[in-house]
Amino acid sequence: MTQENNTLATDFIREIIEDDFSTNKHAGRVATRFPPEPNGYIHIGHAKSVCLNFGLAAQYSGTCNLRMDDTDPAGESLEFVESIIHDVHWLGFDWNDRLYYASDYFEELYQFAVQIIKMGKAYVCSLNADEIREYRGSFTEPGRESPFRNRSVEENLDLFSRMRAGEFEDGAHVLRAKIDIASPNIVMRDPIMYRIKREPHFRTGTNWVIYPMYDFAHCLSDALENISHSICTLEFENNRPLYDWFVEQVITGSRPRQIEFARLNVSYTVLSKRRLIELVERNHVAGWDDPRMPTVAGMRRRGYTPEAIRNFCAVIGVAKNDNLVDASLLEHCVREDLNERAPRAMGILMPLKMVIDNYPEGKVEEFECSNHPQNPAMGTRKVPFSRVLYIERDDFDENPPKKYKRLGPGREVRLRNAYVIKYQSLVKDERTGEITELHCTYDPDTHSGPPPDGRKVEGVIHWVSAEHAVPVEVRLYDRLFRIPDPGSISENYMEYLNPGSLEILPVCYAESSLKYAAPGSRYQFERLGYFCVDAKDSAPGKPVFNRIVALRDSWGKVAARGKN
RNA sequence: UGGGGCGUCGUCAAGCGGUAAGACACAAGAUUUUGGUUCUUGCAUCCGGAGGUUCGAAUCCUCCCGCCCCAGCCA
Repeated sequence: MTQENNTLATDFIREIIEDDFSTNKHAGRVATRFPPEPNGYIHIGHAKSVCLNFGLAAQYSGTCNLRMDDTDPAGESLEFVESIIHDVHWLGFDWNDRLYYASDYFEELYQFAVQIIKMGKAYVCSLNADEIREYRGSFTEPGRESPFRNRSVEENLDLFSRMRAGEFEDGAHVLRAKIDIASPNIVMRDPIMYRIKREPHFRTGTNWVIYPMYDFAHCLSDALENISHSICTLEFENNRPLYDWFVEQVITGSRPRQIEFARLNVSYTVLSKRRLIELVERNHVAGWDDPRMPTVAGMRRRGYTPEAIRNFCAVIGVAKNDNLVDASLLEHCVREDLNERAPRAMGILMPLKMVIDNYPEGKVEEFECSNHPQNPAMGTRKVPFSRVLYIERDDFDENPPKKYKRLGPGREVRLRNAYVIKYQSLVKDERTGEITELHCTYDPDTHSGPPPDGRKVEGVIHWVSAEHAVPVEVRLYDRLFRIPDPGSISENYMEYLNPGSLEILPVCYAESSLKYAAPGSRYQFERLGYFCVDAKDSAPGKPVFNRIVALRDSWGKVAARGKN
């Protein structure tokens, strides 16, 4: 533990922990846990929690467990467990041998329940679901006591063991805590501890037909694991008295403390598990790892790095304010990381053929190009140059707007890493009017410096040698939704999906060095953005590139302004 | 409506009675063989509102307003 860590609380949770150190509350121990339910893939919101919990443990020389909160077999599966394990590891965190499952505590939890029944503080209630809801009252009226509330301990014990034994139909009985049916906090109105549910569990199979509820299982799982600080999101604030109630019944000595923070929201996407499931199941995306998804798997496939995601989680902070973090902040973190680590390369997204009329036919030069202009240690690569090239369609304009620095009639422009060229003529498709070919001449004295005669050449455009280029597919991604806060819309939020969130460009050209680029590797295509070799759909020699994020584009802003 | 929580720049977020950090975004400029990077500069006389306490309040008190969460045998 470093000194700064002891003196620099950066958020209210760290303040609490450091406070606890000063009073020696948990014997100076920090034990946290990340407790996902394995019924979906984890997303950027979970990543915030993962970074918080594991980060706290690392900072204060404590431990963080990974615990599957698998108390409701419906929807839970091994696939999700495996994805969570993979994703948390990928994010850069390790729990050593402390991978736990709430389902491993089922027997202990059952015994705790028996204990609470014996204390006269839990009872088997035989009201049906509708009746329980009615009896619970509402915000304005207190609940009414269940007619089964005063069953004897013996009867409760008998009924509860028969619930476990499978003697009753689903829903016939539940075990309830006897707390306060009139409490102003609805959570405390004799909450349900166990329900009968004949659903096979992916780990315990058919061993159990009763399953503990979250409020009962979660706090006691924390206690069994000796968690000191149980960090969860704000919506569980109402449940904290119940958390404490259960723990007090059965645990003596040091008890875990629940602390709530605000869950993350990011603009132009949704982060609730229910909605992500809908996106997947209704095929609005190609799966949990669709690069447009805010899931860890999606971001990984898109090309985001764990470092970028971790940095984002650090930068957004931890507080209790409802929030909607700008998607541009995430993008900034991704660019910031990739700018340093991604080797540069050239690729053409919208090809336009260009012939250098005065360049000898059949001649090929190989230019030594820097892989990173600010970091020579990243080395160089050879890029072939020849008479016929492809350039970006956007880099030529027959009627250039003001401030346009690219190619146009009568103009000169620098070919990145190569010569200065001058426009000569163009060829159009007579039927469509589309420009099909450009003719230019090059200045042989300009490869490694400005024109010797002192002419100023302002623009620089990228290119690729037609003969040597690798044809590639490129996938462009945009925000999933058209509106900043789709999460706030309760109904028909799918109407706000961005129809242009995926654009596939089947015919693009990458420089030859990229032909066998490793799946998952990331490059900056100069002047365009960062791209990642798709790990699923690429084949050797035939890479598919995902655009991770575009470069900042100050010209795009100027150009857009010009149109208005 | 009963209970719980939250309101500081467009967005996150510091601030803990001594006179509004930082980041993103945005804007302007410099450097540049990426309109990228980097650098410089600007960007809340004001902290949901109104009163009060104090020499002094975003920070303490009172009232008011707004937003979020809770009435699953989900988590």
